Amino acid sequence: MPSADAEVIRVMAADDHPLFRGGLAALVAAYPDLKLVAEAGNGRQAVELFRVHRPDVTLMDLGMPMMGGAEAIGHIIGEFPDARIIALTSWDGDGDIHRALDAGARGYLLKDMVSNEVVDAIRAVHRGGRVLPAAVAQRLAEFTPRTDLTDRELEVLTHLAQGKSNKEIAVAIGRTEATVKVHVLHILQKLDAADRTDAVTIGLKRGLIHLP
Amino acid sequence: MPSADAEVIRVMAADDHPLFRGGLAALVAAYPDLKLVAEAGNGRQAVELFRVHRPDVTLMDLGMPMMGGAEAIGHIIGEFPDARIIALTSWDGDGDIHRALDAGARGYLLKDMVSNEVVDAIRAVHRGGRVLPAAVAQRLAEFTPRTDLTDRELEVLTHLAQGKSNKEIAVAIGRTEATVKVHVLHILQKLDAADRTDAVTIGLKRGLIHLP
DNA sequence: GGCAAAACTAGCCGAATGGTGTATTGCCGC
DNA sequence: GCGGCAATACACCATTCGGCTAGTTTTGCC
Repeated sequence: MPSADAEVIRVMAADDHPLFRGGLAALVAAYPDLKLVAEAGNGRQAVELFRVHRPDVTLMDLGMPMMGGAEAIGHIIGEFPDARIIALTSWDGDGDIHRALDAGARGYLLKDMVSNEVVDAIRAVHRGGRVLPAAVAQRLAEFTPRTDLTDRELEVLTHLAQGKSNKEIAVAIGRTEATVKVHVLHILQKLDAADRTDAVTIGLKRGLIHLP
Repeated sequence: MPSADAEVIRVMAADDHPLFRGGLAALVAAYPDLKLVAEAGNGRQAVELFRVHRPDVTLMDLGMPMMGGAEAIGHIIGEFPDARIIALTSWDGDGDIHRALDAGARGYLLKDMVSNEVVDAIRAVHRGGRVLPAAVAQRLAEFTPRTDLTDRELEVLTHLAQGKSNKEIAVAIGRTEATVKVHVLHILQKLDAADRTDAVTIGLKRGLIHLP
């Protein structure tokens, strides 16, 4: 593994927006200790290209088509536990951050950050550190203690977002309407929502669910 | 106006993501007939910089802080009716496209487009043309005939998105609950929504409203 | 001025929703 | 084993919501 202690950090960028990848490419090109070795347009491609290129640091956008960024991180970490991946996204709530970090991301950057911060993060993660900028940590702190919905509740929430009634949800998940009502009630309590509509918008704001 | 028939197209980029602006800058720099003369990080700044630099073509992201892209377009067109502006955003529904085009945008590009299409669009708009790529037009066609909510209905929909009950909305807008119920009913019918929750997610998907 | 659309008000009804209580089953950690 | 939690299920209640009809006022446009 000649790149382990080399002076050049080999970087991969995964984002579904070509122009944004271009921005990253231009950024990386401006620093002699960084080198962009691969670009992926979706999660599946990111996994494949990681196998081929084994980049030192990967910048991974969440919310890509085909395979989400968090899922792709999980796949890569599963194969290469030492992979150093930085999740990079606009603020879509604490849910996405938790998913990315739980999947094994070593850092989390927001897209509205300036070039300097991104480069520093790449170098820090390459040295083995973890990166969670103050701006992210602060926003993350707004949602402590972390409220986790169970898988079932998350499933019900996605159905809620589609405007289904309790009865329709019951049919969809093969359970009684009474059971669905309990799940909905728990969702409202956990998210501190006034009603089901509020629960859906809160879930969207916090990145627990996403619009199809 | 010496730039009217000049060979170099002076471009301004407005986007709240520095990295994305970097991508546009790198793109523009790669073509000798294009020159980036200004970068704005929000709508207000875009208006101010337009006054100073009078770019030939402006690439305007929607959904920026401080002042939205559509609003900024309206301001600029109000002062400079001949301004050539291309709205540039990820797909947030037909509502955003209509708002941008109604405000005076000459084109609408999606952020997942490749460099070539962006450059072609800049040149086409500079020549006085309008740009609406097939991919956009096709998605736009899914929502024909265009369904417009009245201002009042839009206002009610934003309150719905906050999880308010009809009674609370009535207090908020200073009307009777009975009136609110009628508005809600009209919203459901126009958006073909099953219930208020469905109406909110449809409104979000179509860009009629946005999460705060 | 006149017309049409939008906005507003009102009352009614059945269905859905939010909330509470109780209870059973299975799983995990201590 | 025991407690705790998730998931399931049922019963009951008051409130809200969706849907409808019918009417008046306001607004904008020709």
